[in-house]
Amino acid sequence: MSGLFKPDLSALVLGTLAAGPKHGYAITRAIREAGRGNLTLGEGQLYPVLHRLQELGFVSAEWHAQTGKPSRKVYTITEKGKRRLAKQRREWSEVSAGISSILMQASKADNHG
Amino acid sequence: MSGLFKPDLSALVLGTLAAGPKHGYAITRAIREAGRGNLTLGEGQLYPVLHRLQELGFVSAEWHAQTGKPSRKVYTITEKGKRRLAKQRREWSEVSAGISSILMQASKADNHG
DNA sequence: TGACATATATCAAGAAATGATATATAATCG
DNA sequence: CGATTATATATCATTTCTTGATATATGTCA
Repeated sequence: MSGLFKPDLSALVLGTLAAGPKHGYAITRAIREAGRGNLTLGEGQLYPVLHRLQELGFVSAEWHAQTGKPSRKVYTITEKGKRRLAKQRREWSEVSAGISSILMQASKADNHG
Repeated sequence: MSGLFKPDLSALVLGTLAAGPKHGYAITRAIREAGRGNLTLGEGQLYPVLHRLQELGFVSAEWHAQTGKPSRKVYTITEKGKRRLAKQRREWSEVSAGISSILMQASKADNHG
């Protein structure tokens, strides 16, 4: 994830998979499109995260063969993953509210002390 | 910054200083309070960021002596820092909208392909 | 022919986060 | 009286993460 604000990539992956199973490359595109240039990610970041999510049981994976093109590894969010996503959504609401309150506050008089 | 979602600490520091000059320890408290437990940060993170912001001319610093207590280094946001903050606010709006759209989307039917 | 899209994966190098440690004083608690 | 917490700045080792390149393999477009 490039840029100044870096959300946990695992949350974005789970959020993307909540809309339906996807392979890694499709996840990359989905995140880039939803971010409209503000959320970019490299493969060097995505695949390790995907493997860790699978290892922890938040997603399951299945190989889908294709003729003439490389095989796809299709990921599906698990029940455990959905619970984690729910938790991450709550956390996101709180964190983003906190960041907004700090970032969007108006300038006031001195108050150091 | 701990937790799953990690905003750029420099943006939070500049945002905090926009409300008035503060010393490092006060910045820490301000961010923790505004984050209501969701934004925590260690000193090992804050001071290097503060020094880099000063080096880059986004903040200026001045020592304030105290009797019986350690001296404070009071930071003030510069004009350059204000312009940077304005940019970071815009970026935050876009990034947070993108994250929200990914995270808060409802589950749909399969659409891998 | 070269570049780009599809598709997964690893790796080295650099950047950042975590948590501890150091230093120093005052107040609070048992 | 000893321990802990708050104030206050700063560094450091360890671990973790990001970046950008590399590897492999095919189809399409200019």
